[in-house]
Amino acid sequence: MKPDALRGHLDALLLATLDGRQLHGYAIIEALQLRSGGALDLPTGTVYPALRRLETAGLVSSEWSTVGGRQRRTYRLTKAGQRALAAERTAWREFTAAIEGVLGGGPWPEQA
Amino acid sequence: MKPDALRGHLDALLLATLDGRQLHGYAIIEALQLRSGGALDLPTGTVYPALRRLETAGLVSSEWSTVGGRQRRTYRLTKAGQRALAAERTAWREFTAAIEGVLGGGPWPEQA
DNA sequence: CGGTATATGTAGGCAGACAACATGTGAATC
DNA sequence: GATTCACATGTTGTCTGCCTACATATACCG
Repeated sequence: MKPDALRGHLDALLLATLDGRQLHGYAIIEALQLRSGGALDLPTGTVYPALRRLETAGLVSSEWSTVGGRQRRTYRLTKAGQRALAAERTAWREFTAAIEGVLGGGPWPEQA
Repeated sequence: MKPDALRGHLDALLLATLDGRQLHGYAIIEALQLRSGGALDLPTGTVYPALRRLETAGLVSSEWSTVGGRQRRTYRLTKAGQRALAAERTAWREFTAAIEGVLGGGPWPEQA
Protein backbone atom coordinates (compact mmCIF):
# COMPACT_ATOMS: atom_id res chain seq x y z
CA MET A 1 0.00 0.00 0.00
CA LYS A 2 1.35 3.43 -0.89
CA PRO A 3 2.36 5.24 2.28
CA ASP A 4 0.29 8.38 1.95
CA ALA A 5 -2.98 6.58 1.38
CA LEU A 6 -3.74 6.78 5.09
CA ARG A 7 -3.70 10.58 5.07
CA GLY A 8 -6.77 11.88 6.79
CA HIS A 9 -8.00 8.45 7.85
CA LEU A 10 -5.62 7.67 10.68
CA ASP A 11 -7.81 9.26 13.35
CA ALA A 12 -10.72 7.09 12.28
CA LEU A 13 -8.58 3.97 12.59
CA LEU A 14 -7.33 4.84 16.06
CA LEU A 15 -10.76 5.81 17.36
CA ALA A 16 -12.33 2.65 15.94
CA THR A 17 -9.62 0.52 17.54
CA LEU A 18 -10.49 2.01 20.91
CA ASP A 19 -14.24 1.59 20.43
CA GLY A 20 -15.56 -0.32 23.42
CA ARG A 21 -12.22 -1.07 25.06
CA GLN A 22 -9.08 0.51 26.41
CA LEU A 23 -5.67 -0.21 24.94
CA HIS A 24 -2.14 1.08 25.10
CA GLY A 25 -0.23 2.28 22.03
CA TYR A 26 1.71 -0.87 21.32
CA ALA A 27 -1.45 -2.99 21.57
CA ILE A 28 -3.24 -0.60 19.20
CA ILE A 29 -0.57 -1.21 16.58
CA GLU A 30 -0.94 -4.98 17.00
CA ALA A 31 -4.73 -4.76 16.86
CA LEU A 32 -4.55 -2.79 13.61
CA GLN A 33 -2.26 -5.41 12.08
CA LEU A 34 -4.65 -8.16 13.15
CA ARG A 35 -7.84 -6.46 12.06
CA SER A 36 -6.48 -5.40 8.67
CA GLY A 37 -5.12 -8.82 7.82
CA GLY A 38 -1.56 -7.56 8.05
CA ALA A 39 -2.03 -4.70 5.60
CA LEU A 40 -1.64 -1.99 8.22
CA ASP A 41 1.72 -1.95 9.98
CA LEU A 42 1.93 1.53 11.44
CA PRO A 43 5.27 2.74 12.78
CA THR A 44 5.43 4.10 16.31
CA GLY A 45 6.41 7.49 14.93
CA THR A 46 2.98 7.61 13.37
CA VAL A 47 0.84 6.19 16.16
CA TYR A 48 2.22 7.78 19.31
CA PRO A 49 2.12 11.40 18.14
CA ALA A 50 -1.35 10.79 16.71
CA LEU A 51 -2.61 9.52 20.07
CA ARG A 52 -1.22 12.61 21.80
CA ARG A 53 -2.94 14.75 19.22
CA LEU A 54 -6.24 12.97 19.84
CA GLU A 55 -5.81 13.46 23.56
CA THR A 56 -5.10 17.16 23.10
CA ALA A 57 -8.26 17.35 21.01
CA GLY A 58 -10.20 15.72 23.85
CA LEU A 59 -11.19 12.64 21.87
CA VAL A 60 -9.31 10.15 24.04
CA SER A 61 -8.06 10.14 27.63
CA SER A 62 -5.06 8.28 28.98
CA GLU A 63 -3.67 6.98 32.24
CA TRP A 64 -0.44 5.28 33.20
CA SER A 65 -0.26 1.78 34.55
CA THR A 66 2.52 -0.71 35.24
CA VAL A 67 2.19 -4.27 34.00
CA GLY A 68 5.04 -6.70 34.66
CA GLY A 69 7.40 -3.86 35.48
CA ARG A 70 6.66 -2.13 32.18
CA GLN A 71 5.06 1.27 31.89
CA ARG A 72 1.94 1.53 29.81
CA ARG A 73 -0.12 4.51 28.83
CA THR A 74 -3.63 3.23 28.37
CA TYR A 75 -6.09 5.11 26.18
CA ARG A 76 -9.87 5.12 26.07
CA LEU A 77 -12.49 7.06 24.12
CA THR A 78 -14.13 10.07 25.66
CA LYS A 79 -17.74 11.01 24.94
CA ALA A 80 -16.47 13.47 22.36
CA GLY A 81 -14.33 10.70 20.94
CA GLN A 82 -17.36 8.47 20.48
CA ARG A 83 -19.15 11.25 18.65
CA ALA A 84 -16.06 11.86 16.54
CA LEU A 85 -15.89 8.16 15.69
CA ALA A 86 -19.49 8.20 14.50
CA ALA A 87 -18.69 11.23 12.35
CA GLU A 88 -15.59 9.52 10.97
CA ARG A 89 -17.59 6.45 9.99
CA THR A 90 -20.08 8.63 8.14
CA ALA A 91 -17.28 10.56 6.45
CA TRP A 92 -15.67 7.29 5.41
CA ARG A 93 -18.87 6.08 3.74
CA GLU A 94 -19.24 9.36 1.87
CA PHE A 95 -15.59 9.30 0.87
CA THR A 96 -15.68 5.76 -0.53
CA ALA A 97 -18.98 6.42 -2.28
CA ALA A 98 -17.48 9.44 -4.03
CA ILE A 99 -14.32 7.61 -5.11
CA GLU A 100 -16.16 4.50 -6.24
CA GLY A 101 -18.55 6.61 -8.24
CA VAL A 102 -15.51 7.55 -10.29
CA LEU A 103 -13.43 4.38 -10.13
CA GLY A 104 -16.17 1.84 -10.48
CA GLY A 105 -17.42 0.42 -13.72
CA GLY A 106 -14.51 0.64 -16.12
CA PRO A 107 -14.63 2.68 -19.33
CA TRP A 108 -17.33 5.29 -19.80
CA PRO A 109 -20.34 4.16 -21.79
CA GLU A 110 -21.36 7.71 -22.68
CA GLN A 111 -18.28 8.17 -24.83
CA ALA A 112 -19.60 9.84 -28.00
CA MET B 1 -15.27 16.01 3.00
CA LYS B 2 -12.01 16.89 4.71
CA PRO B 3 -9.58 18.16 2.09
CA ASP B 4 -6.67 15.83 2.79
CA ALA B 5 -8.72 12.66 2.48
CA LEU B 6 -7.82 12.46 -1.20
CA ARG B 7 -4.11 12.13 -0.46
CA GLY B 8 -2.70 9.28 -2.44
CA HIS B 9 -5.90 8.65 -4.41
CA LEU B 10 -5.88 11.57 -6.80
CA ASP B 11 -3.95 9.74 -9.50
CA ALA B 12 -6.50 6.94 -9.48
CA LEU B 13 -9.33 9.43 -9.93
CA LEU B 14 -7.67 11.17 -12.85
CA LEU B 15 -6.71 7.96 -14.60
CA ALA B 16 -10.20 6.52 -14.14
CA THR B 17 -11.77 9.69 -15.52
CA LEU B 18 -9.68 9.29 -18.66
CA ASP B 19 -10.46 5.59 -19.03
CA GLY B 20 -11.81 5.05 -22.52
CA ARG B 21 -12.00 8.70 -23.56
CA GLN B 22 -9.93 11.82 -23.93
CA LEU B 23 -10.69 14.97 -21.97
CA HIS B 24 -9.11 18.31 -21.18
CA GLY B 25 -8.43 19.47 -17.63
CA TYR B 26 -11.49 21.60 -17.16
CA ALA B 27 -13.75 18.81 -18.42
CA ILE B 28 -12.07 16.36 -16.05
CA ILE B 29 -12.99 18.56 -13.10
CA GLU B 30 -16.60 18.69 -14.29
CA ALA B 31 -16.70 14.94 -14.88
CA LEU B 32 -15.43 14.30 -11.35
CA GLN B 33 -18.13 16.52 -9.89
CA LEU B 34 -20.79 14.71 -11.90
CA ARG B 35 -19.56 11.19 -11.19
CA SER B 36 -19.15 11.78 -7.47
CA GLY B 37 -22.54 13.35 -7.01
CA GLY B 38 -20.99 16.72 -6.26
CA ALA B 39 -18.75 15.44 -3.48
CA LEU B 40 -15.55 16.01 -5.43
CA ASP B 41 -14.90 19.61 -6.41
CA LEU B 42 -11.19 19.71 -7.15
CA PRO B 43 -9.51 23.09 -7.54
CA THR B 44 -7.52 23.77 -10.68
CA GLY B 45 -4.40 24.13 -8.56
CA THR B 46 -4.81 20.47 -7.71
CA VAL B 47 -5.76 19.03 -11.08
CA TYR B 48 -3.47 20.80 -13.54
CA PRO B 49 -0.20 20.09 -11.77
CA ALA B 50 -1.32 16.51 -11.19
CA LEU B 51 -1.94 16.04 -14.90
CA ARG B 52 1.50 17.36 -15.72
CA ARG B 53 2.94 14.99 -13.18
CA LEU B 54 1.11 12.07 -14.76
CA GLU B 55 2.38 13.10 -18.15
CA THR B 56 5.95 13.30 -16.89
CA ALA B 57 5.47 9.81 -15.48
CA GLY B 58 4.33 8.62 -18.90
CA LEU B 59 0.85 7.61 -17.77
CA VAL B 60 -1.00 10.12 -19.95
CA SER B 61 -0.19 12.00 -23.12
CA SER B 62 -1.50 15.39 -24.16
CA GLU B 63 -1.99 17.49 -27.24
CA TRP B 64 -3.21 21.02 -27.83
CA SER B 65 -6.32 21.82 -29.74
CA THR B 66 -8.37 24.95 -30.31
CA VAL B 67 -12.13 24.78 -29.86
CA GLY B 68 -14.15 27.93 -30.39
CA GLY B 69 -11.07 30.08 -30.14
CA ARG B 70 -10.12 28.57 -26.78
CA GLN B 71 -6.98 26.58 -26.18
CA ARG B 72 -7.41 23.10 -24.80
CA ARG B 73 -4.85 20.58 -23.73
CA THR B 74 -6.47 17.22 -24.23
CA TYR B 75 -5.25 14.20 -22.28
CA ARG B 76 -5.55 10.50 -22.92
CA LEU B 77 -4.25 7.37 -21.21
CA THR B 78 -1.11 5.72 -22.48
CA LYS B 79 -0.61 1.96 -22.33
CA ALA B 80 1.37 2.45 -19.14
CA GLY B 81 -1.49 4.59 -17.86
CA GLN B 82 -3.96 1.79 -18.46
CA ARG B 83 -1.74 -0.60 -16.53
CA ALA B 84 -1.36 1.98 -13.78
CA LEU B 85 -5.13 2.39 -13.61
CA ALA B 86 -5.61 -1.35 -13.18
CA ALA B 87 -3.01 -1.30 -10.40
CA GLU B 88 -4.74 1.67 -8.76
CA ARG B 89 -8.08 -0.14 -8.78
CA THR B 90 -6.49 -3.15 -7.10
CA ALA B 91 -4.74 -0.93 -4.56
CA TRP B 92 -8.05 0.81 -3.83
CA ARG B 93 -9.78 -2.48 -3.09
CA GLU B 94 -6.98 -3.55 -0.78
CA PHE B 95 -6.96 -0.17 0.92
CA THR B 96 -10.70 -0.12 1.61
CA ALA B 97 -10.65 -3.74 2.75
CA ALA B 98 -7.94 -2.91 5.27
CA ILE B 99 -9.72 0.17 6.61
CA GLU B 100 -13.11 -1.48 6.75
CA GLY B 101 -11.64 -4.42 8.60
CA VAL B 102 -10.91 -1.92 11.34
CA LEU B 103 -13.82 0.48 11.03
CA GLY B 104 -16.57 -2.00 10.37
CA GLY B 105 -18.68 -3.63 12.97
CA GLY B 106 -18.74 -1.27 15.91
CA PRO B 107 -17.42 -2.17 19.38
CA TRP B 108 -15.17 -5.19 19.77
CA PRO B 109 -16.89 -8.36 20.93
CA GLU B 110 -13.67 -9.91 22.23
CA GLN B 111 -13.36 -7.33 24.99
CA ALA B 112 -12.50 -9.40 28.09
C1' DC C 1 -18.02 47.63 -21.48
C1' DG C 2 -18.69 44.69 -17.57
C1' DG C 3 -19.67 40.16 -15.76
C1' DT C 4 -19.76 35.27 -16.21
C1' DA C 5 -18.35 30.78 -18.07
C1' DT C 6 -14.63 28.61 -20.24
C1' DA C 7 -9.80 27.28 -19.96
C1' DT C 8 -4.91 26.90 -18.27
C1' DG C 9 -1.47 27.62 -15.32
C1' DT C 10 2.19 29.13 -11.10
C1' DA C 11 3.93 30.18 -6.32
C1' DG C 12 3.87 29.38 -1.77
C1' DG C 13 2.11 27.28 2.39
C1' DC C 14 1.27 23.70 5.46
C1' DA C 15 -0.61 19.45 7.59
C1' DG C 16 0.60 15.15 8.74
C1' DA C 17 2.49 10.54 8.02
C1' DC C 18 6.94 8.55 8.03
C1' DA C 19 12.03 7.28 8.81
C1' DA C 20 15.49 7.38 11.96
C1' DC C 21 16.90 7.76 16.30
C1' DA C 22 16.85 7.35 21.50
C1' DT C 23 15.62 4.99 25.89
C1' DG C 24 14.50 1.36 29.16
C1' DT C 25 12.62 -3.34 31.14
C1' DG C 26 11.86 -8.45 31.23
C1' DA C 27 12.58 -12.95 29.44
C1' DA C 28 14.99 -16.26 26.89
C1' DT C 29 19.13 -17.96 24.88
C1' DC C 30 23.88 -19.07 24.72
C1' DG D 1 26.91 -12.80 32.59
C1' DA D 2 26.32 -11.39 28.05
C1' DT D 3 23.60 -11.08 24.19
C1' DT D 4 19.47 -10.78 21.92
C1' DC D 5 14.69 -10.42 21.31
C1' DA D 6 9.97 -8.87 22.50
C1' DC D 7 7.77 -5.32 24.87
C1' DA D 8 6.83 -0.34 25.37
C1' DT D 9 7.14 4.79 24.70
C1' DG D 10 8.66 8.68 22.76
C1' DT D 11 11.17 12.86 19.72
C1' DT D 12 13.17 15.12 15.67
C1' DG D 13 13.40 16.17 11.18
C1' DT D 14 11.99 15.46 6.50
C1' DC D 15 9.23 15.26 2.49
C1' DT D 16 5.18 14.42 -0.12
C1' DG D 17 1.60 16.53 -2.35
C1' DC D 18 -2.86 18.79 -1.97
C1' DC D 19 -4.68 23.35 -1.36
C1' DT D 20 -5.16 28.52 -1.35
C1' DA D 21 -4.48 32.42 -3.76
C1' DC D 22 -3.16 34.54 -7.59
C1' DA D 23 -2.44 35.49 -12.69
C1' DT D 24 -3.84 35.23 -17.57
C1' DA D 25 -6.75 35.01 -21.75
C1' DT D 26 -10.92 34.31 -24.85
C1' DA D 27 -16.00 33.99 -25.94
C1' DC D 28 -20.54 35.29 -24.98
C1' DC D 29 -24.37 37.82 -23.09
C1' DG D 30 -26.48 41.89 -21.56
